[in-house]
Amino acid sequence: MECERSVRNGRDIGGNEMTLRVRFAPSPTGYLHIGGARTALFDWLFAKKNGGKFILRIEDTDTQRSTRESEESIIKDLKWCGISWDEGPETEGIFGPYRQSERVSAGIYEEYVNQLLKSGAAYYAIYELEDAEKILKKTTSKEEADDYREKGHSVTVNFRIPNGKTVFEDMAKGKMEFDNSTFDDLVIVKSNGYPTYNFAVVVDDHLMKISHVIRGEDHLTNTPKQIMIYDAFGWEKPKFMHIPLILGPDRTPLSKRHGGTSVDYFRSRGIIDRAFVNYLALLGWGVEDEIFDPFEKVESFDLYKLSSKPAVFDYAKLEWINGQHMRRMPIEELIEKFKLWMKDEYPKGMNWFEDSAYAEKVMEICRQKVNNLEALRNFVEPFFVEKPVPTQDAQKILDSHYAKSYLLAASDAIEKLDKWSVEEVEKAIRSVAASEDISKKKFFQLLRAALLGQTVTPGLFESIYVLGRERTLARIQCILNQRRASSARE
RNA sequence: GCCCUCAUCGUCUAGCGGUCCAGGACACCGGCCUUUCACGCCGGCGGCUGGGGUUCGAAUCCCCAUGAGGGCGCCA
Repeated sequence: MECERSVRNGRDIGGNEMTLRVRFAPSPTGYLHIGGARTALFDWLFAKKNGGKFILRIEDTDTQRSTRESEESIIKDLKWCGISWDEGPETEGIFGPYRQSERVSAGIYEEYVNQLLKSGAAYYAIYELEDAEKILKKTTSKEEADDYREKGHSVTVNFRIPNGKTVFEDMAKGKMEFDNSTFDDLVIVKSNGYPTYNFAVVVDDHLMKISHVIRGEDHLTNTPKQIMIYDAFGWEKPKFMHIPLILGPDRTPLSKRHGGTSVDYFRSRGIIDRAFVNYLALLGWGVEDEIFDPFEKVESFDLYKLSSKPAVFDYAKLEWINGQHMRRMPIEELIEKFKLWMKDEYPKGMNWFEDSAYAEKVMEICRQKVNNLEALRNFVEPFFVEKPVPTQDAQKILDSHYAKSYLLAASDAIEKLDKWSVEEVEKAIRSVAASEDISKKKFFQLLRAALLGQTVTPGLFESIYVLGRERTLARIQCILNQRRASSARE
């Protein structure tokens, strides 16, 4: 592929050294959406693979909807994904500022607007007083426009769509051809003086020396408009690539109806960052081994292999991938991720990890059976609390007439054990079950309820082993005492 | 309405004219393991949107239809 070759060479047509520059340009009007995160990921991977730079630019020219909180949350989510930028807010760089609102204040767009006005590529559109939708007059005279403005008319600067066709090569779709007559003149400066999206992207991408614009397919038909602006200036154009959108299970655009759509939603539900980007990368990308860390696969990453059809977001598969990561990653790393998550979602459990050796053992046996941090927390919790609060099912078992004698027997066997290992615990517990008049299943469930307050737990013998003799005995004793207390009251 | 894009199992995909009566993964179903729930292992179900061409030969190339997605803002 032509464009790929020139990228690999890292030279422009004239043979000069050039750096590949890719940008992600979110507008801070909400949370970082899965689709945005995926685009950012691909932008990042593409830049890094080709030894280029990844730039973050905040497109906040919508003064009504842009908020600083939104920008901050987008930045936070991007960082959580593991995506960092070479230039952008916070890091800055020589092409800054990287917030369009600041570029407006700096007067960056003005001279370019004037240039188009002067060349006749753009004109002032003056609207009727009664109907601000209806153009009263077009003019290129600044004085005239100002006059009307003073009289209360709203005035915009519009770009005149030239005759002919606009053609460009999309890196994914190939040759794209648009008949210019299908477009209306477009507003490039709003009546409040702010540039519009289609205009601001062009001057910023040009000024920031962006070489590749890789973005969602929703921008495909914006591209010819932008190209016309590039041409009006006589600027060199970046390469364009449009990647398919993400849909919900019913093939409509992924929305809140389908469940969470924000990066933060998945974070808070207990999806691990690496698993999340793993899934995002996988969506539309065919690979041999599906479990990987995209950041470690930069070299083998190939944007050209990306599927060209919109992909349905599959929550179930994300969960599976997450579970795989949880089981495969070093336990210390899982613990780190888990603690980070707990800090936000369950701060009262932060003291669980004081005994780190114990915590590690607990996590090791629990991670085998769950696919997200939330479920892990439920599994792990009874190991750390002083006295687990029994679930309804567990309470029913503890209240049964047979509980006391069998608990006593179990306690007795555990007390007598001289070697503390999973095998020994298992042997002892099994022999009690065999000698007593109770089914294994019932007996094991009773122990689960007594020790962990739940009927669904990690392996029983492992659990007992990890809890340790003291804790095990104490917990059984505690249940026994409770029973005594309640029967005494009756 | 007009313009653009896309089209393989339920979902994500492999396939780029013969090696495909279409391969993998998730989900689903069944079995094994088994103390619960899972994990894990084994097996099964399941697809080339339709119609025309091109060709000795088409999932693969071309046309049309259909369907899906996007766009047509002083939103980005």
